[in-house]
Amino acid sequence: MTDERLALLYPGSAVELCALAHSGPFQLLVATILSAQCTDERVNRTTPALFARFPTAETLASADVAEVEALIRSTGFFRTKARNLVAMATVLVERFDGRVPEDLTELVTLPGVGRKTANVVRSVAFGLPGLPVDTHVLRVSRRLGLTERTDPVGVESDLDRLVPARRRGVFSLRLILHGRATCRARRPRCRGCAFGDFCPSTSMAESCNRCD
DNA sequence: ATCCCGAGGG
DNA sequence: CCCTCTGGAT
Repeated sequence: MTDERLALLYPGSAVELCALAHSGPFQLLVATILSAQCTDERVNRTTPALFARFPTAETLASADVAEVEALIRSTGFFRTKARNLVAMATVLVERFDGRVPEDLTELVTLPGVGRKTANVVRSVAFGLPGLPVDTHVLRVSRRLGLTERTDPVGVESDLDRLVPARRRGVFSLRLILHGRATCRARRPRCRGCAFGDFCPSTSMAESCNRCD
């Protein structure tokens, strides 16, 4: 089973695998919005100053968008992200009593929050069933032959069938770690991959001069 | 399908 | 120069 082998390769719980898992639902939500098209390392370098200035939904809701822009500029897409962050915090205050909702359909009503971000919050912050499908999860699960589909929602439903509800969050985090370290988008390191005997894409990689 | 957008690697 | 990085909204 792919699940168990991944657990051996990348041991640890969600708290250990996600740097901001301990910081509460609101800060995790903010960090996840910032993480779009941005390395998590840069997000982790950005959030301390942001949370020192705006630690709660209430403070962020009344923030000056230009000040938020300045604080998050290095994460890219900073105008969109800053506008979404303030709007998101405003909706939290006005419609959710300043708290992050647990329900998926409620989460995706928040500005800047799509299905992937909503599943991150659900699984990491609340320990609820949720399997975030990002670019890594999509690519790696397809290469491993866990799904044939190309749309994130379809991939999510296929993976839901393969992984028990309680393990879906960490399963996603482990696929991401594997996608970053080994099953990279451009030059996958198939030679050193622990799934070499199992992965249907490895045979193609053998004759591929782009693979390490 | 396209736009948003900075930073770092090759 | 090129590409990629835990997406979401239009």
